[in-house]
Amino acid sequence: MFPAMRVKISGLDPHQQYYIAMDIVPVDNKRYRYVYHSSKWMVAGNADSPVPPRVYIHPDSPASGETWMRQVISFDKLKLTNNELDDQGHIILHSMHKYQPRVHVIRKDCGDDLSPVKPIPSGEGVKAFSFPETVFTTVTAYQNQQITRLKIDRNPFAKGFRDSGRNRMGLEALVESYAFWRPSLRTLTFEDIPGIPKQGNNLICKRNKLI
Amino acid sequence: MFPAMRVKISGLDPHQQYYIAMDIVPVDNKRYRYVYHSSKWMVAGNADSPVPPRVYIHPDSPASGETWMRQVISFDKLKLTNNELDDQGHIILHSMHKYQPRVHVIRKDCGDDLSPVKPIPSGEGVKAFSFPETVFTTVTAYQNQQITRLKIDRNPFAKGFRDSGRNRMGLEALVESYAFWRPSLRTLTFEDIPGIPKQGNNLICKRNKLI
DNA sequence: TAATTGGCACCTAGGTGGTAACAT
DNA sequence: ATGTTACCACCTAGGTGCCAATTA
Repeated sequence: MFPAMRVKISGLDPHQQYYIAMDIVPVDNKRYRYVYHSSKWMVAGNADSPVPPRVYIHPDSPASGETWMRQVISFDKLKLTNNELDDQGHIILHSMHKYQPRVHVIRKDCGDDLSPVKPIPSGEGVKAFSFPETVFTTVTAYQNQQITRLKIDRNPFAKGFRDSGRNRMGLEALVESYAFWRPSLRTLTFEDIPGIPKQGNNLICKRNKLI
Repeated sequence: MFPAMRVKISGLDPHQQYYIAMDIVPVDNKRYRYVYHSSKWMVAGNADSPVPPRVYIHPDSPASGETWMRQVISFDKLKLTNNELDDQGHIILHSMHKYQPRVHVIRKDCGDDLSPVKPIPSGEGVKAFSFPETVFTTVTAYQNQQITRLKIDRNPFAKGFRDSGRNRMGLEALVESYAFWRPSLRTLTFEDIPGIPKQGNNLICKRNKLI
């Protein structure tokens, strides 16, 4: 998933151990199609049947609150797939659906049975955070030239496809309109429910069998 | 350092947390030179003045005894240098000296002030293990064509220098004579002092400013 | 003379979008 | 007609020995 989700956390007990994890849940019960002439995603029927739920446990887990709060927490190793039989531990999603990533902060004593293939426990000592501006639509091929340009211009691994110099015009405005691309980080505060919903921006993810 | 040190550990308390670390200590107070016609390392004076001691803390630290015992513990990220002013946290050694790597198993409560630039604490809850067959001589350029061949034939990153096919004769015997290259792992048992000294084999390490 | 350094070509390992072929 | 896949060239990032130049 590019760009990767990145967060900062405050309000943890420095000496308490925590797991941090991410899962990705459907935004609604719909399947979408992209209408080129209006540049919009439109409902195209009901969602496909549910897929096995998966959890990405941040590889630094478990770690102390002090450790988590000292660094920017990046989920750049999280992988997506549309293969329901995946055995690589990747998060399984349907293509052409809308999804919401969620960050989970789990006190160690509540997360010792945490597993990539089991739902995240709930209750005291477990908090979930959703940032509405990170909602995205899954695809296997980009539907929109602006998204392709953003991907190419922002991802170091796509440098080989960059337009050298010309055609740069309009990029800044484009970045502005997709909130997730802004360099700012969201900050989670463990004791509060964060994030007054802002205007949702769709972020499109794709990769091969990975969506 | 190639080949990397790899160990298995048994006898830990599965539910206890441990740090695992490595340091590298001088074998003697001598400096060496390689005598080509006799294919031997000879004493060439007294050792250079001591360098700042450094510790490599295994990146999986701290972890439970269960975790440590389940896996082969590899030190393949450990780096050496001959630069006494190094600021990358590498282990500092003199070239043309003999060294002994040591593996340290440190109960978490005894290692919370562990640092790459501080000596390893000693006492109850800390055990050190040395394997005499891993003694090596530091160089900045190989002194011996057999060593060069071993390095090239065994290291995936040196594939570009391999002799395709011919000249393979004699490699197996060469591997045999350098104990450290054998695929076997040494097993540490936490409660025992391991390793009846075997015939020492010199393993030669080099890399640029890294020795 | 012997030891060391820095730049190089050559690898491993893996993350990109493009594109043609394939599937639905 | 649309969505998906497999393979490709092109990158990033970093670990090798080689070799010519430099240093002591």
